[in-house]
Amino acid sequence: MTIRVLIADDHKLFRQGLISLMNTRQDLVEVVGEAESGEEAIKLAEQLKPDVILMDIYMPQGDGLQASKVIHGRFPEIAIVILTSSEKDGHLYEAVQTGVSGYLLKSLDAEELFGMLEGVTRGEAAMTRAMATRLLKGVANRMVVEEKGESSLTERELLVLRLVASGASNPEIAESLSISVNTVKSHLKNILEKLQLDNRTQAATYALKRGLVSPRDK
Amino acid sequence: MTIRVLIADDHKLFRQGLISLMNTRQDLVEVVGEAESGEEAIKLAEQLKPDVILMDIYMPQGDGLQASKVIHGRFPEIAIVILTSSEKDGHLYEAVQTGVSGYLLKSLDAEELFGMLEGVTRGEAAMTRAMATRLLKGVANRMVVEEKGESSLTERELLVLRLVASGASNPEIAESLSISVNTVKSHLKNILEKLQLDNRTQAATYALKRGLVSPRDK
DNA sequence: AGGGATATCACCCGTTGGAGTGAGAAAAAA
DNA sequence: TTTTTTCTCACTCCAACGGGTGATATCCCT
Repeated sequence: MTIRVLIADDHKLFRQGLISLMNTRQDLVEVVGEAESGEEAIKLAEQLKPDVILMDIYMPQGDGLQASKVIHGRFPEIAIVILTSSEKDGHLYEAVQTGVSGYLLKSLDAEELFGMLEGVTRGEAAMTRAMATRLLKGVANRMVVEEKGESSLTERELLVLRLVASGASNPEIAESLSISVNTVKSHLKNILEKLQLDNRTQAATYALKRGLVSPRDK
Repeated sequence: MTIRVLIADDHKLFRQGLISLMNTRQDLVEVVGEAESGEEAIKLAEQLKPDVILMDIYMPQGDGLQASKVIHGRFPEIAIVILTSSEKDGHLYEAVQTGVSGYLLKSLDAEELFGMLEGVTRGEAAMTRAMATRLLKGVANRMVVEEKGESSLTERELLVLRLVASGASNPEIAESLSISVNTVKSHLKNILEKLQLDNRTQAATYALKRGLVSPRDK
């Protein structure tokens, strides 16, 4: 019985490369479809019912995480493995929460990929050690966060976060709060650490999505 | 007849300074109240019905622009003058759209401020030449934008904007779109110019507020 | 009295961001 | 067929950002 795989990635070349790679192990896997966007991935997942979906994050028309959430909600039996390119992207936590079965880097070796695919169909999680380590740290952090109730951000940090979300730079925030830029950076550093984010832009969208800030409509 | 002024600024010292300044011209102006937040400003505007509100932008609990919108909606007879500190902040366009009567810098001279206040009560706009110039350029730009239908952003720019809103860095965007970092910067520069924004964080919140991106809930 | 969390700030350092300028190629519109 | 728009990229330059480390003072809690 071969593993039926759906590939979702907007890079045609990457898809083709993967397919030819898969074809070298036709005893093990079979590529049953390709999607160029998140939306297409959802559609094909429904039509093809693959065993595994290899999903990129950045895609036009519905990114991979959103698509993963939808697919996992409707077809929990389909294993979704995120295949991303950047080593340090802050989507790991978001991804595991959407119910994906794995989170791998494109720098992965072909043999490792096959091994992961086998494991995934047996219900194991697909993840490199480095990712797992990051995840554990993150989870530990989150637990601290949650048991503290709400966001665990201090008042001061919330103030800084709101200003970040308003598009203010660190010097502007410093002036607004009458503190030094160093202190602003210190607060922001703690915010990013607590929320497991990579940069101020993610912090801003985080704040908006959670209504920590007044989304001045329009 | 003196001009009744409400001061809304979270910096107590600044408020007090302004008040003592105002008291030197009791023949002209009278400070009838102080607010430390946007919410308080709305409340006091209703209670006191001042002639003019001097409003800061960055404030905890409801920023000045939001408060301005509410107040202008309910009491259009009250003139609102934004008093901000940073020379180059991208809220100018947002501010004028909320119906404020003026947009001044805190670096303003006291005599100029009094002059502006007199003008405002006569229905004139309060604005420095520099601000007016920036505004005109912006309006000209906006008109180009609007007659082009929708956002005037090109496809490529929209793609970049979505990635920016997802919290991706320029190198990450470059890799995702298979173009150079220089090109990403070029696109982003054009985006910021077209939308009259200052930085990528503002671009991200812009995208979120307008639903250009899938706000992955949560 | 001691421990932990908070808020403040300094210094270093490498990377990123954004402004400015210029320019070429291809596609679309005039 | 010109002209304009779009997309691409290079190069410089400086400010801003973010990581890391460490320090001090305050306050709260036990």
